[in-house]
Amino acid sequence: MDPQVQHRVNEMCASMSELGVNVTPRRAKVLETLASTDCHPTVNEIHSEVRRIYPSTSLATIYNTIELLKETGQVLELEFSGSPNRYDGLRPESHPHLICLSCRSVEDMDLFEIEDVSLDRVSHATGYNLVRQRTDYYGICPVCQESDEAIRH
Amino acid sequence: MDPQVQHRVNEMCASMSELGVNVTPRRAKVLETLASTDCHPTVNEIHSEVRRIYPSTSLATIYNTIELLKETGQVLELEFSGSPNRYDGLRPESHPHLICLSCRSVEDMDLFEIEDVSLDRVSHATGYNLVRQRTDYYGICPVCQESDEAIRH
DNA sequence: TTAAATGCAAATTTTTTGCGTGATG
DNA sequence: CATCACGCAAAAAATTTGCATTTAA
Repeated sequence: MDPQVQHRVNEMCASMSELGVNVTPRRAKVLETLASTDCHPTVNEIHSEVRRIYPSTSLATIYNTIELLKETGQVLELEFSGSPNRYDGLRPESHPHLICLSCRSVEDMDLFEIEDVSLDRVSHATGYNLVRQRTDYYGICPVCQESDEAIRH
Repeated sequence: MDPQVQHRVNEMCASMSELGVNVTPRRAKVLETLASTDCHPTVNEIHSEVRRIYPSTSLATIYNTIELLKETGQVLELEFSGSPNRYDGLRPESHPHLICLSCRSVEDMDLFEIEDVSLDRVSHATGYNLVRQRTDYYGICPVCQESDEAIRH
C-alpha cells in the first residue's frame, strides 16, 4: 500500500479506536478505499470496492462506517440532492472542490488561487460557532469541454 | 407589496417570459413567495404559502416552477441530501450562506469579511468553464448557542 | 456469554415522471 | 381546437431504521 494511503488509514483507524469502536476487516476496507482515491467515491462505489474482498458486505455497513468517520471528522461529505453524496477521505478538512456539471466528476482544488478565509474570522464576524465550510465551483471540466467541441464538429 | 420584492418579481417574470412560458397566477405566487423572504424556503414551505391563495395547487407545480427559474438563473438552489433543498430567489447570484447545524436555518452572509474570488479567475487557473459557486459555513447560530447555554444551566 | 457488528428488508424522505383533465388564447 | 398548465398518483432514488443473526472478545 502506498505510504501516504497507509498513513491516512492509520489516522482513521486511530480515530475510530478513540471512538471506542472496533476496526473490523470490512470497516478497514472502507477506510482503505476512501484513502486510496481522490475521486470522491459514492457509497455505492465504496460498496463495490469492499465487495471485491468481502462479497457479502451490505450497503448498510458502508453507511454505518461512514457515519462513524463523520463523527470523528475523518471524512468530508459532499451532499447532493438527487444524486448520491460524494466522500473525501484523503483530505477530510474543509477545502474547495471543482464539480463538473456534465460528467459529475469532483476534483480537489488546490488553494494557490484562493486566499482561505479562516473559520475563526467568519465566526467572529457573524457570531456563529462555525465548524466547517464548503466551497464548490460548478462548471464544465476541460475533458467535457473537449467532448462538446468534438460533437459540434 | 414591498417595492424591492416587486422588483424581483418583475425580473423573474421577465425571464420566464423570455423563456417563452406563461406566468400563470400560481407561478406568480411562487415567484412572490420566493422574493418575499430571505429565509431560504423549502419546496414544501413554498407549497403551503401558495396554497393559502390557491388551495388546489400541487407540489409538482412548485417543483416545475422552480425548475423554470433555475433554467433562467433566477433562483439559487442549495442542495442537501436527506433534508429538503432550500431556495434563494431574492439573491439568485452565487453568494455565501451561514447554515445552522442545530436549527437548520440558512442565512445570507454579507461579504464584508470575504474577498470574493471571481469565477473568471478560478476558471482561468483550472481550465474549467465555471458558471457558479457555492460557499457555505456550517456551525451553530447565535440563537441556538443561547438555547444550549440555557439547557446547561 | 455478552456486546458489538452485520445482513436483509422494509420504511422514510425527497424529487421526478407519466398521464389525463382542464383552462386559455 | 390546439397547446400549455396542472393535479394526481405512481415511480425512482438515496438514505435510514428495525430486527434477527453472526461474529468475536
